[in-house]
Amino acid sequence: MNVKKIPDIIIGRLPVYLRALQRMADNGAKTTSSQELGEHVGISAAQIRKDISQFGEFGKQGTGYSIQFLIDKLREILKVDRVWDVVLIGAGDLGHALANYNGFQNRGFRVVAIFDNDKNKVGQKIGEFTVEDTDTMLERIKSMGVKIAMTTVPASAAQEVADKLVQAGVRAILNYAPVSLNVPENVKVQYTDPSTNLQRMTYYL
Amino acid sequence: MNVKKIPDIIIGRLPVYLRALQRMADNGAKTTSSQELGEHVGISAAQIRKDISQFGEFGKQGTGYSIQFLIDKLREILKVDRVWDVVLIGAGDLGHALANYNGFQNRGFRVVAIFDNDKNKVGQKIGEFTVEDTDTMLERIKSMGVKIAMTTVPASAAQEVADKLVQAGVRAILNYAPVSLNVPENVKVQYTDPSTNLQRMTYYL
DNA sequence: CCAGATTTTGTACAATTTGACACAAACGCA
DNA sequence: TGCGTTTGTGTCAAATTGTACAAAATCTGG
Repeated sequence: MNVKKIPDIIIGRLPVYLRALQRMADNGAKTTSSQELGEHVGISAAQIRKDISQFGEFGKQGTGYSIQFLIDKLREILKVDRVWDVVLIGAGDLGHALANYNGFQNRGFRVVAIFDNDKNKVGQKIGEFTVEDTDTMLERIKSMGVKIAMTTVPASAAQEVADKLVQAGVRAILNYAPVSLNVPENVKVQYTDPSTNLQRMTYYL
Repeated sequence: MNVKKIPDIIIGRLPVYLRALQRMADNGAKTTSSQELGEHVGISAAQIRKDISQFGEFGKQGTGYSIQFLIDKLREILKVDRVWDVVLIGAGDLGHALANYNGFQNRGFRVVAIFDNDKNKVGQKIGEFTVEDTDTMLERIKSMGVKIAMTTVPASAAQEVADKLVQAGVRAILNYAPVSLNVPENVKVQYTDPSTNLQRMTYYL
């Protein structure tokens, strides 16, 4: 047993580190320290060192971390050292925004299909994609072997869509609808609905 | 001292409870239990009881919680028993999606203005809004007294925009750009970038 | 209408998880 | 070589979650 169980909370911070490191690399930096990285992401240096050290000794005393090396390691750990196919359900405004989003490039993701149940939208072009019918979704996802989905459907349809996605073999759902989804334990869901996020802040105003 | 310091992590769960409760209310339910609510949101019943009891004794043994009463209380606690004005910076696809989003209604928020620095977009209509120039943003926000902003600008512009928002008196920022923002301690930021959210899940695939 | 069974809350206490602190060891540099 | 920097980690403190149960309310069956 070489690998101990890594807490979710640490995994959740890694993408933040990765994002900051990639930004540093874009700016031409070669090395950084836990101190500097911490200032960028608003997390204590000690915490960052401990998080990273869960996976190996990637730094060097006196010098810090090689940015490129750490990026490579984090991408490997998070399994984004490859490109994941992602399907998008819901061709509304938000669906359009995600379809055209260029931030997936170089971050390990690629949208491969868009579905909607509105017959008026089916067949429409969004960028290079043609909106497909949700009736054919299950088969299409299965045959493509896609494991990741993003849902931008109305709250009322979200659970039904999620059920279908799970049935099709999807294992990770990024849910933009304002509802909690009921899924099996081996399926991960991330929620990201604007109202909920705003409500997390108003308490402090 | 009647009110003890409530941990952030509890505050973060309240909007989730609220969302589920509002959904139950829409479906005509009158009461619920910590058990039932927990099943809906995927959190243990004990945890929910403990969270809620931080603010008072809102339930009744043997019966559970009155849904409407709990909604009212949570809205009050989260300060969404009113309507907050929100400004939107960035009139791209995502900006359009948020401007047209109807999930803010009944959740305590209302978009009141949209800004962009692209002179081609300034003056454009988005729904009932006219895109305004970021040059006039600082004054406009100040005069309207807006405290909440959503940013859908490119990563490269996000920090600069955030600085201006802080200067204009904004105290809460929902940031869709894939960068960590550096803001004073009294300003809250919530991050919500698709790639980062997806990367939080790939580890488990 | 009532007594016992059932439900469900709120909380005391225990266990676990998470974060802060401190420092020896390693490295670079002058 | 000696000094300043920075990592990785052991130890401790704090925060968070889980468990269990008394008390309160409702329900049920006669």
